[in-house]
Parts: sequence; C-alpha cells; structure tokens
Amino acid sequence: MGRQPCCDKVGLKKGPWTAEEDQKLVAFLLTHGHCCWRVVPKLAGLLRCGKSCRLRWTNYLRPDLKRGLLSDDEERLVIDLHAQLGNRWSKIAARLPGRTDNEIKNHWNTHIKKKLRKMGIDPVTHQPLEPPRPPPREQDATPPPPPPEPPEQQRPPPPPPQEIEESEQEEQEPSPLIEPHEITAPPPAAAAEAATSNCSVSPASVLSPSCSSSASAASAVDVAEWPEPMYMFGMDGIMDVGWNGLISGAGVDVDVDVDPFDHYYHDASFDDQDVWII
DNA sequence: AAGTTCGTCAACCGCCGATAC
DNA sequence: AGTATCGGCGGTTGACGAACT
Repeated sequence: MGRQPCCDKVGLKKGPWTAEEDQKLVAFLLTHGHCCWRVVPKLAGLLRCGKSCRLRWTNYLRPDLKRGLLSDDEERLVIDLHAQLGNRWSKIAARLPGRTDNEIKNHWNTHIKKKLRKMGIDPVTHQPLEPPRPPPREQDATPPPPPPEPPEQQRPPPPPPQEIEESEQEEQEPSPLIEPHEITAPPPAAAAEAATSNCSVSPASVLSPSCSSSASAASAVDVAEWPEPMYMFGMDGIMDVGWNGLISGAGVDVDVDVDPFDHYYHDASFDDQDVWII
C-alpha cells in the first residue's frame, strides 16, 4: 500500500550542515540532478533526510541565489506583494528572482515588520495603525476584556486583488514561454524544479560533458553575478577550491573546466519562470 | 572584562494537497 | 476507494554574534 517510506529517520543527522555535506550534496545534484529527494541523501552518501537536502539546496546551495540583504526595490516589492498576497512567501519569492521564501520570510519578520510599524503602518493589514487606546480605568478592568486581535498568522490574508489572480492564472498557463528546445541543459535549480513534476531528469541534462567544453557560452554570463553562489558555501575553502575542487573533493568523477553555471544565462525578463539559456 | 539582552537567520516541525500504490 | 508517502509551504525555534550594561 502506498509509496515506500520516505527515509529511515533513525540515525539521521540534524542541525547545521558541514562543508563536507554541502560538497557531497552539490556534487551529487550537479552530476545527477535529483529524481526524487528521498533517494538523494542515500546516493549522495549523506546521513540526512531528503527533506533536509531539499531545504539546504533550495535555501542555500542553489547557484542562482542572490543572497545578501534585499535591495530597497526588492523590499518595496515584497511589501507590495505582501499587501496583495499575505504570508504566501513562496508566491512572493517567485516574483523575486534569486530569493527564497525562507529568506523573504526572515527579512519580513526581522526588518520590514519593524520598519512598517515605525512608519505607523500595520504590517499585517497594511493599514495605518490604530492610535493606542487609553489605559483602562480600574473599574473597567473587572469584566473580561474584549478578545484581542487574533495572532496575525491566524488571520486570513487580505483577499488578493484581481490583478494577482489574473497573473497567477497566467502562471498556470501550461504553454511554455519559450520552446523546449531552447533549454537544452537546465541548471540544477531548473532541473530540480523540472524533476519535481517529472522524474525524468537525466544526469546529462544537468551537467553534460559538452556543457563543460562550451566555455564560449560563458561569455553570456557576467561572472560577477556569481560571487554570492561562492559565498553561499559558507566555507572559506570553497573560494579557493572552486567548482572543480568542490566536485572532485566529493569524489565525483567529472571534468569541469569552468564553473558549470557559467554556461547559463539567466534571462531576467521572465519574472515568474527562471529561464536559462545556454 | 564579564554578563546580559537583542537581532539575525539557518534549519526544523507540522500540516496539507497531490499522487503513487 | 482507501491508505501512505512525497514535496512544498508557512510558522517556529535555537544557535550564534553583536550590542549594550
């Protein structure tokens, strides 16, 4: 009955990821992509559950992550989108290329909330904050006070305006914005998303040998766009080791002449779909 | 200098819809 | 049709460093 169990949770490691674990996971996903997250940790030699691997990849290791503080423009966009969508962080993140829902959620809770309150704006309703009520008099304290505002997470998000609904319908439009042949070798992030809905990602489609030799395509990418992905490893050695070291360090037999991600050009004109062109 | 408080953010937890069996 | 798992999402936690006393 049903599927096979996700993973044997006994003996699995939890907590912060080590550089070695990052290396193994990145190397595996670069060479094999992922068919299903359940098997990734086993095949990559990690004592983690697939869920943890997916989280680590999507929130930290994905090469297309921007990282760093949100710009003012991004922050404004987050506020606008939050006013329309509420706490639907994944929807908001989908409209900010290179940002994760976790990152936006954290930024909202630690920065934007305070900022809005300082400006006299309720971060939940996006309406002006009510002026503070005068303290209740002694005799007023006896009856039970009216129920306080429910916690914000229990409140339903404001109804999204029509424009969002319409744009979301566009997102669900099955016809692709570009022809499939235009994407011959999606990067792991894209491959990962593709694999989510279709377990047919072949290793070659993620990092093909031809990919490593087509260094000319790297000219389409400003290498300066990738300092953060290097920073993302959070390990000092990676900056010196580079992708080759990263991969070979994990014992993966792949010849990578240059950064594998240099072969991809991220077309920022497609807001809702990360489109990668070689 | 030591102790305490505050802020940040990576990672976990639990839930839910979709889907495989 | 029913059950169990997967993948994804949002809320929360806890470790760590910075700022403050």
